[in-house]
Amino acid sequence: MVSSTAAVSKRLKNYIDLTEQELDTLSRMIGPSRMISAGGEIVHEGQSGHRAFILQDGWVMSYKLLPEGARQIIDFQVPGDFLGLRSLLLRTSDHSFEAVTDVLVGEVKAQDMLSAFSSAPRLAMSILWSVSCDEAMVVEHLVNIGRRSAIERTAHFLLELGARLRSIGVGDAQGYPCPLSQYQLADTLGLSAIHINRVLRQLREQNLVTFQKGVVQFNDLKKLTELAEFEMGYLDQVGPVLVS
Amino acid sequence: MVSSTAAVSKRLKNYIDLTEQELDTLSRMIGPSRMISAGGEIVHEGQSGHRAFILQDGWVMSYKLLPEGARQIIDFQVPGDFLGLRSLLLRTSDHSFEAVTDVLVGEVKAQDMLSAFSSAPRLAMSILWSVSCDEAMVVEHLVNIGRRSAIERTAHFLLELGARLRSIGVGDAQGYPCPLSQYQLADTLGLSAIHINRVLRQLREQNLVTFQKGVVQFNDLKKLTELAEFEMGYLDQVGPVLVS
DNA sequence: CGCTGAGTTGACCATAGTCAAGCACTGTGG
DNA sequence: CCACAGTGCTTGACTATGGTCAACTCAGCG
Repeated sequence: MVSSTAAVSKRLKNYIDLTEQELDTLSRMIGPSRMISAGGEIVHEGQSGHRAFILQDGWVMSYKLLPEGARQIIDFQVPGDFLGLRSLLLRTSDHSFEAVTDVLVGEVKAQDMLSAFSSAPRLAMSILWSVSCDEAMVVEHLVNIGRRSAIERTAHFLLELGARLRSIGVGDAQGYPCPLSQYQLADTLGLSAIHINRVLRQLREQNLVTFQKGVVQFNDLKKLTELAEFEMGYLDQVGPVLVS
Repeated sequence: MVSSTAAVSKRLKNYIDLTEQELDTLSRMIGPSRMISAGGEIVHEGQSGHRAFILQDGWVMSYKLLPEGARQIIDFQVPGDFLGLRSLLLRTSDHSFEAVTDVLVGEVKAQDMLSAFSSAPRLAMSILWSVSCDEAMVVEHLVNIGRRSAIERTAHFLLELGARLRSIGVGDAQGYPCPLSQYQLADTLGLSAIHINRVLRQLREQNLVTFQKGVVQFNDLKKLTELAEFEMGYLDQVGPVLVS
């Protein structure tokens, strides 16, 4: 059984090592956990009200739908990530959140977060850092879709996901478990599902990565990284300047 | 001659009507203006240090370069926009800023902004709102590139730009001045410059928009909006919840 | 045992990229 | 004043990347 803060604290520790007391403040900030089953909607079109969530277990995606029915997935959230935090701090573009797998989320009320922030500023800092990484990832996603070919895009995406998961202790240089369907991959990368399938085959046949049956397996990490021009600088950045 | 706050205050007034005193605080927050000529670099790869800029006159673009030399333009800034504010608050993905036209910027030191914030919280709120809009635009940009065809993308972009400019009092339903080259348009929309040229011709021949000689002219705003599925909801949103 | 949904594959088509050439305008130096 | 180089725009011809349609497999499930 996972403690409600296990994933988050692991994630935040990538930025600064929080004290016992700060971790305690963190866990008191999180309200009761709620279970949502795969496919369930968590937030519809950004209407989250005055609360955010911490994802404790499972995968979530944020996406936008176009009038015609096309879907663009903005980002995936993995355990330890915040949901709707940006929309609480900043109010972002209205997008929806949906559970990709069965999911466990802890609710955070704006009020509770504010008081946690004033009693533990280093905690506030590390959470801001986490938001900051999300930001950077959206920009990188834009670059990925705008200026890379289908095969480079896909490679880049699988590598980025791997790096994120490793930061919360999931998977290793060999690979990681990945519950995404090819349709979701397609809507993330701005491609058709059919083409994603072809691209995955190519990657497999060139012995770079294998993504099958819910597992991503790196066959040649070095060549894959070169193909994707992957640089993970934007994932572990130096954190907010203003607050330090 | 433009006062140093003319554009910014016009922009912020779209969110709340600032008082004389708040406008005064705003103008004292802004340091000496600096002139940068077209093509000049303003911030290189996010290394802005502890300061941001307010764009008083001219156009700026933020972009990322890929190792191979490809360029993805993330966003354009027009008068009244902040430069590097997000990277000061949050530290975003490392991208560079370059002047598109000759440009006038006012420097803002982190320290000065903080004290302005504490003496005028409503000002802080409206600036956060402005950051929030930038956010929303990056997400919308992602959707645009990921899920729309070349012609829809281009139409959407020209409409968005028009809406932004109108909010600072530039242009009208007929059109607006636009100093962007077709190369810049291409790198914004994830297309080749040559294809952008073809798309612009199509839009012109179908009597939807004309973009020539630095002027965008809407020929049929209604049909263009339909083609692009343009909804400007994300541009004038309700603003930060937390602070209100 | 027949659904359903995800994944595969092939054939064909269309959108967008590449290459190449030429035009118009501007600013510079002879 | 003219020749020029440079830059941005334009067009055509050809190519290729990725989309669409259709059919089939396979696993899970009532």
